[in-house]
Amino acid sequence: MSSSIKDVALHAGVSVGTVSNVLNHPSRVSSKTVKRVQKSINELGFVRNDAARQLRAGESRTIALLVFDAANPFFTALARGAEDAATDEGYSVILANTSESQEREHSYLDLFEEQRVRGILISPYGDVEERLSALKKFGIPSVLVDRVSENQVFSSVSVDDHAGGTIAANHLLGLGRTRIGFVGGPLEIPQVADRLRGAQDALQASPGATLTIFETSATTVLEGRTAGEKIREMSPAERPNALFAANDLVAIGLLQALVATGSLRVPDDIAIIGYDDIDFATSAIVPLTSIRQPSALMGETALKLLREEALDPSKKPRRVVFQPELVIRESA
Amino acid sequence: MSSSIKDVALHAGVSVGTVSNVLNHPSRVSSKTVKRVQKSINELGFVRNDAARQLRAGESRTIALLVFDAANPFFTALARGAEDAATDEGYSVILANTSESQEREHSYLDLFEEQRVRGILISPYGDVEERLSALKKFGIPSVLVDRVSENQVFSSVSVDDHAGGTIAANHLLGLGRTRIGFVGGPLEIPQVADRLRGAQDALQASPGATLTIFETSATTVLEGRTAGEKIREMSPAERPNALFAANDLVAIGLLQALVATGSLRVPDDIAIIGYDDIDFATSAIVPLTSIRQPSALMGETALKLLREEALDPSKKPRRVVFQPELVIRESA
DNA sequence: ACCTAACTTTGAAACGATTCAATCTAGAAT
DNA sequence: ATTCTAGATTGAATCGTTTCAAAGTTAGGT
Repeated sequence: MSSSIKDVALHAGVSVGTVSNVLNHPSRVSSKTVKRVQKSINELGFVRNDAARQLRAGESRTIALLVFDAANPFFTALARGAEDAATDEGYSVILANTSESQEREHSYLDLFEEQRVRGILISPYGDVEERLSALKKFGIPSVLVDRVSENQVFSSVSVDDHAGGTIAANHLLGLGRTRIGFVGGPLEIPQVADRLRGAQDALQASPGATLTIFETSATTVLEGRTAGEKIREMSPAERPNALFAANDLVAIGLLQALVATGSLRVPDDIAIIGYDDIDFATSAIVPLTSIRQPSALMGETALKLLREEALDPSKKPRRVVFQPELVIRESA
Repeated sequence: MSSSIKDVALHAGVSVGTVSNVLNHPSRVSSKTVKRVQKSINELGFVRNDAARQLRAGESRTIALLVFDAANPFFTALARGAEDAATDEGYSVILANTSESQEREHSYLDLFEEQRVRGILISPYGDVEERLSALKKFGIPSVLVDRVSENQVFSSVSVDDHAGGTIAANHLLGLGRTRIGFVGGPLEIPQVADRLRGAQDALQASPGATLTIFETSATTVLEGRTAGEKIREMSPAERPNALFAANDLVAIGLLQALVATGSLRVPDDIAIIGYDDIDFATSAIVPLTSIRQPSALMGETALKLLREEALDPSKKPRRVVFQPELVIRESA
């Protein structure tokens, strides 16, 4: 059904070694022979069998990207960054989605191990550091994405959420707002906690300003709206005149509760700043000011770190932390 | 670094054939031996080399899913359906995102060909039917997703958009609305055109009702909002009292223009129905009534069709068309 | 004790590529 | 004409599995 290198060799009247050289080291072969072999390859419709190549070569050219929520725009952007970088390096990226299932996370890691992928980019869902350590010993390096390694065993790419919180708070303070509310939660989520702490630290420097926390049970549109309804009912004197949402989804919920009813104007009565700068932020009722994470760049960087480790397994893990960026639109 | 079946055989004191049988046909091996071999496998941390297995077995157990926009919730849901079905069948699904690049679409197809994947699920972006035909001849079947095969060469899974349009229009008519507007475009997109035609056909049966088309240049939130602003300015007598949006994003834009300003009430003054039932529909300002496409089921079905073709390459291509479903919330 | 049938186990061959030492050019230098 | 050299070509060995015919083992029936 599919022809092998042997068939090509026969057809072109050369040895299999020569065909292989045409494929992998064309410079070693005379240009006359290269042409002849190429012709045979085309005529026979030969396609290199990756399994055989990998078996002999001992290493694959594919990198796996494992995320727990492929629907999250942040991850798709990140994936794209990684893919672009991989293409440049001659690697291919395959994506797998664990759909927030620990079981599936493990079974994909099994698959990748059997496939001897060149490396793994993972935004972990369950507790996998141990498993990843085993993989590393086995010769498959991984890089953590959007999460730092607890024991510094793995390289990681993340964003400085503390700085992001500070930037957001400072922007609101810069607009002259002094009664600031933080909306988001649960506060156990590292990302949320860091953003809050960053904001608190910024407030320290502004004596007159206060920060109130409105904790939610999740960072969703719905929770944001619920919080917003509560805020709407507060007396004008007590009510914050600026809100910092833990992410854009929450911010959109806030907008719905505050603006949709026409009771308050954003940003005039109350300024709102989000986090993540998802695509939808631009087209919110009031275009959302937000803190952008360099998702594509993160993917690109993660891939580079992975390549470093793949080339030199003894390399010390590196931790790259990106700085978030303020994107000003209309809501604040 | 990684141990082979040979090492396991040596360690367990059996032949390589026996180890292989333990792995693939445990029933052929005495339970005593199975246990002993299993123990050696664990102690040595043996992991089957998929490349070698595939080389010898001649077939892989992975299926590729190629989409042009992994960020689209519709595709991620579909992917999940396919993954679930694949897991049941003992296959693994790997996802690749072409990011709306024809070049990348081709290079992924090349990769999958080299990897000899068992089959390909593809929602085509460029013109790939020819390439897919070649792959089929080569032994790799594909199934088209959300698009039907022009020349009936491939199996496909899609949704009856015409029926969806009819359902939407009938629902609005059932609410007693007679001045209906269709918002979406461009009308060249097959999906949009079919939905509109479905609505028109439904209107035929209701003599008193009229349908006005508000064509947009894309099915985005922004375009929806622009259209909504125009509609808002119309005189009450002329203005539609119900809108059918080509998809949920457009519907959300309409909501923003009509509700956010407080000028009109939805659904009291004007009913709105969307299409796709994306996750965000539930948490729109006014929870959106929509037409649901069975995305997960589509993925599942596509996988089943693919398996059929993989087992019997001479099988006639099948075309499965799903019926969409009305999801009633508050907007209509 | 012997034969048979059923069950276990063995080990060499095969899958298709890459590698590399060995052999073979062809042309330059002597 | 002979030697040398760099480049081109060869082909056997190898990667780690699976397969399958052949050989080995066991237990039951006579």
